[in-house]
Amino acid sequence: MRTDSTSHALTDAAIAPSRPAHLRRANARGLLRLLKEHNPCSKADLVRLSGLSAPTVSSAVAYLESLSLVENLGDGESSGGRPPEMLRFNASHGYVAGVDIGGTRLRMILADLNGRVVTQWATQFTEKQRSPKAVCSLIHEGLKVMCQEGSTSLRKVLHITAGAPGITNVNSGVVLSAPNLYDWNDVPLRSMLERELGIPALIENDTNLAAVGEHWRGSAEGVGDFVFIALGTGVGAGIFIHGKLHHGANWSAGEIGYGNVAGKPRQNLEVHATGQLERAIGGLGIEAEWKRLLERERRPNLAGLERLRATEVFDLAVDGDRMAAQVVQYTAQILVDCIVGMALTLDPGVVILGGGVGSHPELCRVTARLLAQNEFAKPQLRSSSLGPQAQLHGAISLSLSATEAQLLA
Amino acid sequence: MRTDSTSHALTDAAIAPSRPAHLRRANARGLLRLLKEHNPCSKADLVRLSGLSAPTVSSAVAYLESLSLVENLGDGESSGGRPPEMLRFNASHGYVAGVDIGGTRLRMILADLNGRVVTQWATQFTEKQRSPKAVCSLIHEGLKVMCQEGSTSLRKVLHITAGAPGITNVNSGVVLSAPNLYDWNDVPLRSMLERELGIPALIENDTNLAAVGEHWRGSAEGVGDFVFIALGTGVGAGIFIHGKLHHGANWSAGEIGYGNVAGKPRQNLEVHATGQLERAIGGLGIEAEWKRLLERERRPNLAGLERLRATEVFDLAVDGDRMAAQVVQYTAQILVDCIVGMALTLDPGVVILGGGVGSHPELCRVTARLLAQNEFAKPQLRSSSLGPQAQLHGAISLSLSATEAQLLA
DNA sequence: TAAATTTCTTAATAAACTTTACAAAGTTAA
DNA sequence: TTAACTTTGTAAAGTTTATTAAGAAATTTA
Repeated sequence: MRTDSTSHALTDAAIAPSRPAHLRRANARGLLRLLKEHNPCSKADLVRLSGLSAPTVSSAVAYLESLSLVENLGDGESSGGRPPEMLRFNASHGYVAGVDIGGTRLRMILADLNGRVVTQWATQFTEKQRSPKAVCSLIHEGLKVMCQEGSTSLRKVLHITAGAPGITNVNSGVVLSAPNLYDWNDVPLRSMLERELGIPALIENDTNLAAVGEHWRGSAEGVGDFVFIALGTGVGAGIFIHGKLHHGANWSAGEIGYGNVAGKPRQNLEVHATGQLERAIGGLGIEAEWKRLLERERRPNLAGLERLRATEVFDLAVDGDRMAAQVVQYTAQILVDCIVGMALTLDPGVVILGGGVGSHPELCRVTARLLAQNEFAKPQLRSSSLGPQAQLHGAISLSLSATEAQLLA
Repeated sequence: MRTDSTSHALTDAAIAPSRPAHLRRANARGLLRLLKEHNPCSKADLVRLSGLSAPTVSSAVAYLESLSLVENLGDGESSGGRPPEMLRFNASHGYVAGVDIGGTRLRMILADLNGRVVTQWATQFTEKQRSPKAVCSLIHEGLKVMCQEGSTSLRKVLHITAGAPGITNVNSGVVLSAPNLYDWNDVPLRSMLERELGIPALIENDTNLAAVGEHWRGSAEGVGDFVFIALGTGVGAGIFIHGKLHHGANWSAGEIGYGNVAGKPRQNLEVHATGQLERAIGGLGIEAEWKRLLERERRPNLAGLERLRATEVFDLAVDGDRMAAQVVQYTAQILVDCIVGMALTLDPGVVILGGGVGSHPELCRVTARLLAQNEFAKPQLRSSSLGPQAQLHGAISLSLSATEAQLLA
């Protein structure tokens, strides 16, 4: 029956603060959230918005000002009486950073606490820089450059989120496997970053980050249940359920690249093989289908037709090329099968197509047309609005959430 | 900027009670929860468990006793000092009921606030009783009978949950469509029940209820992410994510019966047709496959072999019948394809096979064997432990949660 | 210039929790 | 048998937080 005196079951509960002091913090948190949503506004506004009494709001705001989380902008415009003191969330109180570790390059972004982008930075990997350790120093370097460009200091960077193209255990901060990267396995990236940078860090799967980005300020704004499908070199999905990422029991939710493709023989799933769906409609798969058609019809290889990238084939389809249109049709049909399968399971309201190949307008158009032929299991199909920036914005979003929880803990 | 004075943005927030009075309620709720988990126990125990001070616990318990939610059992055993006053959650303070509206019969269950089953009741539908209105009166009748048998009164029944074999909008309380029932469409079942019984009600899809049941006191106890597959006349799934049911944007998450089956031609989804997966491995589909094999091998129709039900065919397979084993293999293979598809999307830790056909041990055995051939996307496969009772227990579970929230609102 | 309006603060009051002190009812051991 | 010790529970006093009520400050309106 005896429990550790520092851990209280009540306070651990979902909604069960137990002590008066908790009220103060909860109110401060709530007021800060309201201020962010109605930035800038006056104390009187906060009184109306929160339902709390004026003195309570006053003292909470004083507390937030003492933490430099809130600034007093001075008098605003009177509406027939004493002019209000306008308050603003101090977005420069700190900064957050996002990282996208890609197959060939590293991209980074720095944003203030409002999520406003301050600077970006990118670099190509050299052969030597591909080890986890080297990547960490490279990130350190990039962060320093961005801080300088943004006229701030590393000390003011409060959190960083890094995305990797592989299966990541967000809790332990370990990249479990990233074959499409440099075959990272069980890399404790979070702790490495935290040691290198001295900043709390978070790691995530890159497709999941893109989904977060689209949810935050992209095509899925305000949509709690959706699936983001990333179609590029690889094929994967980021799944949002009830406004939050769904990771699954082994951090591998959304690994749809291994799914079966209708018409192709069933196959057991092996760890070190490329998945069937990925082979079919990953970038290489699409290009292979294009070459197959070219050869079948013995078309002359004008202007290097044989070496076109997937998106270039799609562009040809827009220009009216019949054979390229067939490739689009082929891709869209397989994609629709995949979407229908997920829709029957999850019933998402929205499906977003993203990734280098997936966000091509022609593919979206044809996919939507095919999907509409069903009488149900047809979620709204949208194209990614953040494009290749989605991951970075998602990283910022996660860092902002983590910071928010941390600032008034 | 002006907001309605009765709605406070802060109090609507996830974790943001704002007033001292909220503390009282939150603490009372928390203490009641702790008492339920350590039933019976003393105030001193609650002090240790909650981390609250003794006077606070005393006054909260007094409050709970005044509501008759807690009983004082008198002195317990001393552990070297003044003997503790033992407290017990008063499970007879009220009761909750569950209903399963099936294709041919109505089943009901009555339980106390601890979830202990008091009585059950069931009846076959007659032709006339199939209208929503008639079903409601039948439920009323059943409830009265159960109250009598349980020596309680209808007034003490605090909540009821009803499950229907169709797509249900839990928020609005409307059965959107239940073709396998009596072609109910847009039936406002919840409000009908509430008017008929004078009790707050909840409605749900029956497969979802079964999933809740297995999660509460069945094969998925303690598992937050799992999929319950119901294989019977129909084929459907109940999906648990992060400890809660997942409904999807149109209340049709888990309607996997319409899924494609590998090797069969792709098909568009139509509302009034049976789904491809359901045609393949629903009860009728399995029986059809059995007949097909019988005919192909021109086997003499001994002992009415042609009229065997799916489960009877599976029984034959256990007895060593080669052809029946083929049917099991056929079913299991399609089931595995379906499970793998869901596993790649959701990565559930556990998949539970249930329903009249799905819970057959032989099917589970073969399915598990096939599933194990994959190197990943192989969730733990379990068989339903509540069997046909799963729905009813799930209904009780939902009613208990609803009641808990209601008792100390 | 006075009245009205809006914003914000100060002072008094109420609610809820905690600490401290102590009473009640047992066990243990000289 | 009795005194010391333990454990449980309550009462009183004090602390923290929020509220209401009153009023001060700064502006617009008449």
